[in-house]
Amino acid sequence: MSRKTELRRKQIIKAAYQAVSDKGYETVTLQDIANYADVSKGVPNYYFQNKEDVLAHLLEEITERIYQKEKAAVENETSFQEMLQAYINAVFVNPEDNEKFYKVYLDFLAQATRNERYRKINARFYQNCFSISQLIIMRGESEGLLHSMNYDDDGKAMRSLIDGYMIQWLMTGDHQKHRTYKESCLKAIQTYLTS
Amino acid sequence: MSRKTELRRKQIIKAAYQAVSDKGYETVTLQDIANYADVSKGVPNYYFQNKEDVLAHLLEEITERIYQKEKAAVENETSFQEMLQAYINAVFVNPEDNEKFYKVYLDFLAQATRNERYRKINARFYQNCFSISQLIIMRGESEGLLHSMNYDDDGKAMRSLIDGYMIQWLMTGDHQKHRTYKESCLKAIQTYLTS
Amino acid sequence: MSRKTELRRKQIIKAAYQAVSDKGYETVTLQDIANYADVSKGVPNYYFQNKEDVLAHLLEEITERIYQKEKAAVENETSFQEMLQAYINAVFVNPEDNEKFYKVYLDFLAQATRNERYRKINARFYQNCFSISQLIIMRGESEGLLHSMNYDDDGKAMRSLIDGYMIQWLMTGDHQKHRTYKESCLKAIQTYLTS
Amino acid sequence: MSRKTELRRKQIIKAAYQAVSDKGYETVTLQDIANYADVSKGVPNYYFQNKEDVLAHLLEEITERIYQKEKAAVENETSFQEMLQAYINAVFVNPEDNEKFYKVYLDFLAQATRNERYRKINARFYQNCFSISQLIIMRGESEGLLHSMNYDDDGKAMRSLIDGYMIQWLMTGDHQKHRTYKESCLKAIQTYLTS
DNA sequence: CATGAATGAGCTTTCATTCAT
DNA sequence: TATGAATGAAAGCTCATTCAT
Repeated sequence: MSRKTELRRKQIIKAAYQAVSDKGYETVTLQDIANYADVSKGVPNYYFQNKEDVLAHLLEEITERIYQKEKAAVENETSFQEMLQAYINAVFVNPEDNEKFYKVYLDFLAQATRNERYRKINARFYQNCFSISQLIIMRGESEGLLHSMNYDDDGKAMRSLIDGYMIQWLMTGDHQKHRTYKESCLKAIQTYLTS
Repeated sequence: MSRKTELRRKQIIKAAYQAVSDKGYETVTLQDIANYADVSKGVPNYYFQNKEDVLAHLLEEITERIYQKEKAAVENETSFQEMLQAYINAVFVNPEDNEKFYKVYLDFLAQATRNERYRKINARFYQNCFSISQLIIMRGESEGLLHSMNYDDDGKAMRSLIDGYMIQWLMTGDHQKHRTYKESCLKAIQTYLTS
Repeated sequence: MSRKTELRRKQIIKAAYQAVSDKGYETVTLQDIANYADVSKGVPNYYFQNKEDVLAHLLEEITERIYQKEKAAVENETSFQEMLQAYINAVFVNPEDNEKFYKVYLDFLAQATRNERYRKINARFYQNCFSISQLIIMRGESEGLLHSMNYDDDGKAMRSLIDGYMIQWLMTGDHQKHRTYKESCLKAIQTYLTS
Repeated sequence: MSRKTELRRKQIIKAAYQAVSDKGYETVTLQDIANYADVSKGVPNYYFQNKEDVLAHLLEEITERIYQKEKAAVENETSFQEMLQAYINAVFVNPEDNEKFYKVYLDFLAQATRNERYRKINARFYQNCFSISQLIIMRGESEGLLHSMNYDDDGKAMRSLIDGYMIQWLMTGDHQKHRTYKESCLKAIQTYLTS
């Protein structure tokens, strides 16, 4: 794939991200995506097989990017508490970005129940998230602050608390409450881990 | 509304439940719903204002029914442990029903980010779920097994763990794993509450 | 046809008149007509063959009634001037009634271009109108005020001036202008006849 | 708008003209229009906002074209009699064209009673027609053949006679009678003007 | 007689996709 | 490469008509 092609695809995926966030997975049209990307109607179909292909690449892109960011944030810290805080900071980054991401991510989760391709992409994302959790938990253990029975279970629990709190926050539709849900989520994870 | 009308509406909503579960919120057509209900194309439109109206009633119906079942299950028990177990039993009732419900529920959550009506229905559902959690927690407190700092926070955490585990299970696409996720979820809640 | 049937049909036609005036010939539904008549949806179909049959009877009814009224008004007078004035008074009776009638009548004229049945009903109406014109003109001749070359031509001209002015007035959408158009129409007819 | 787009729109409007004339304003479908234009179903919606938009452009187009033709015909003549005759020739051009135009025009008049947009287009058409009448009348005055009290009133009367005779002719459904109605109309206008 | 539930044809409109330019 | 005109499938919705009650 040429450099130019690469760029075009990125441009379209970025536009698709904004478009899906604004209009919703099923409601968004290729025309919308083209408009957001400031290209003509035919371009998305030229650089991707079809609409679903654009959206699958979007899901891959955003889950991978989120993972890289969170991983980097956590790896930058040394103590358990700092790592956990850094993780939560990276997850609950700010109301605007979180709303954008979780609107789209929820759309994809809903689709994934009936779409193998999306389910696979999400499975990889889950694995990546679990690996971050494990990093934090292992550090907590080495500091003697906690004792995990099962990294996998704890990863699932942490993922549940993060997704669950984020969805509940999203449903309030209130950006002001972002800080509160973030703090509650952190506290819940701490409570769970250091029991 | 006459008794017969009532029945017809129930029938259509039931058909819509199966149809949405099979095809997805946006993909399902009124024709699908009519087919599943074994009635003609015009009937859903006769008994409801439009497609969205059918689906909003579906969301109301399923969230209310789930709540009533879970509440009844919990109220039937006396000890904290039994109540919690009964709750989890009612939530993780069996792979088939859980898949059906959560496929549809996830669809609605995804829609709710852009639809006030759905968001309101979901807010009521959340409140109802929180009230069940509170019932269980208060019993745990009276038994001296735990000490809640904040019923609201604990309700959110329990909801997060339940939704989170259920979504993760759904994403495996594996009915066999239902039992494992159920047990993990129960353990996570216990860990969280009795810390 | 029984007395009751007769009444029901009148009731439906009256409702249809109002309904068509409000909604338009093609836009009006049998449900509308039933609503206006305060009967159930099935009634119009019970008393008439189908929708077109209702509307054809409506056209017959309103053209016949208008003719009878105008004829009576003219026959009540003795001089040419009084007869003409009475005719115009009966035609331009008031803004509300004229709007109602001409909205519906225009709808039927438009339909009549493609509907033999309506065209026939309108042909009878024209004949009736011409007979009124003839009555007036003959009186004018016997008073020595005018000299018709051809009753038929003059009838057509009078009909043209009445329909034309009425349509132009209707297009203004202004009830205030009713009086002006009425006077202009009268003057135009006088000018035409007494040339 | 590109030249090609312009042409396509003209093509669709022309097809719509024939289609409406054949089937009627409300009865005609976008499919009909597409068929008459020998394009696919989606094309009319591609070039116009919706069905009403197509039809409004049609009304604008045909009223403007008729006006331009009539104006040109009148301006080509020098004497009052010639101008009037040219006008009537341009109005009563031939049975086929007149039937086509007046079928459609009557449809629009009927719609206009409930549609502001159409009413405005027709109001402009009326103004244009009045301006032609004025041209003729002023010439008649300068030749000393007649004396108008009020250009506006005379314009309305001429319009009434033209529309009225045309409608009456249309209702006969008889192309043979076209010549007779044309002559009668001309005579009626002459009688009216030179009284 | 009267009701209104039910049917299904038929409409407008949207939009992914194709393809000539 | 890029465009956007064109296609036509498929959707939601309306409503005349039928008919069991």
